[in-house]
Amino acid sequence: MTGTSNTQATLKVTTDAWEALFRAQVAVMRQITTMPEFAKLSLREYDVLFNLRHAPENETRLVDLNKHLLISQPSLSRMITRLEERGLVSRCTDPTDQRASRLKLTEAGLSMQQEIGRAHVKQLHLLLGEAMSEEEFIELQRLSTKLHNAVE
Amino acid sequence: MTGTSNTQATLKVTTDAWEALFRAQVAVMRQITTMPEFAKLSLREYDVLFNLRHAPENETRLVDLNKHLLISQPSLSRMITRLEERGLVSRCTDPTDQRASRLKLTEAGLSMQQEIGRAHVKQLHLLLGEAMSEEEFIELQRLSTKLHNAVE
DNA sequence: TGTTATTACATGCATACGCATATAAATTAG
DNA sequence: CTAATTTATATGCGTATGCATGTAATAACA
Repeated sequence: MTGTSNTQATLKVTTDAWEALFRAQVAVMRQITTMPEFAKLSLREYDVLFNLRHAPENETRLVDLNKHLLISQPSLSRMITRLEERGLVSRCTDPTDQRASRLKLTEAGLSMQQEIGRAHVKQLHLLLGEAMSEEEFIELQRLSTKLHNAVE
Repeated sequence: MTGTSNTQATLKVTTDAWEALFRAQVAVMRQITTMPEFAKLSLREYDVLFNLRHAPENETRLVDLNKHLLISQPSLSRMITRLEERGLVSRCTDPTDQRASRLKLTEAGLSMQQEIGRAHVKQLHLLLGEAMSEEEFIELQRLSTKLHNAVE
């Protein structure tokens, strides 16, 4: 059909899908960041709390957390200092590796994440709930996850 | 089936799809930004050139360009100043509205965008080409676009 | 075991960012 | 037609960011 016989999707199809996904992400994020809840915490800070929330026992090493974010390691290090000062995250040396910092959501941090998370979800639902059918959302999730797994 | 009878997808399905899309975007972007091509231009700067490239006659007003980005208007204004100094973008007052700036890709800006864009596409294909079938990529693009249109 | 390499995190420094606000042009109201 | 309002962009200022590098602990090697 395409003239090539390997198993790769064509350049164009791959790129078009990525650009569409990227543009959708920007558009939705633009809407979400207008929410009053994000006055309390920047998007990047929320993302840190979100990732900690989904780590086993709400705890990770700094370097592992960093792998899920777009910011640099030094930026994350300083952001954690600020979140620590605000009582949202605690930092302690890993007993099994004296180099490493173990980060953990505090009670306050957990509450904050849940509060913003709920508002976030509500807003998303309002914004997107009628955009597509239930089946389409499920398919979008499946394909996004597949893409994600491919690059990890 | 769900107990509700409206046309909205459930909270969970909507949110799960969004989170999967968001995480996929972060993961792919993390890979892309390691490319040597992004030493020349930050991701945000590339995004500006990309958007100008896709505007009619490679030209837009600052405020319209800003609508497609996550950065603030003042940040964009200063970024354009820097891109102008590097000869990649030109800025002139809109003759039909003396308040507005019309931005345009220069020849150098166009070349730069194309050069990085090509490397970008190549890397994406390498990274994602085998992740999914052609049909799945097309479906991912369709669903992402649908989501995008819903929030615009 | 002593030496080198690697890994984890922090810090100095220049720059980019966002918020609040200023300026100036266009639009609307009276 | 003037005054008030809105829209488009720019600027001051404090803060966050990234890059290069420093420090210290672990791992690899000879």
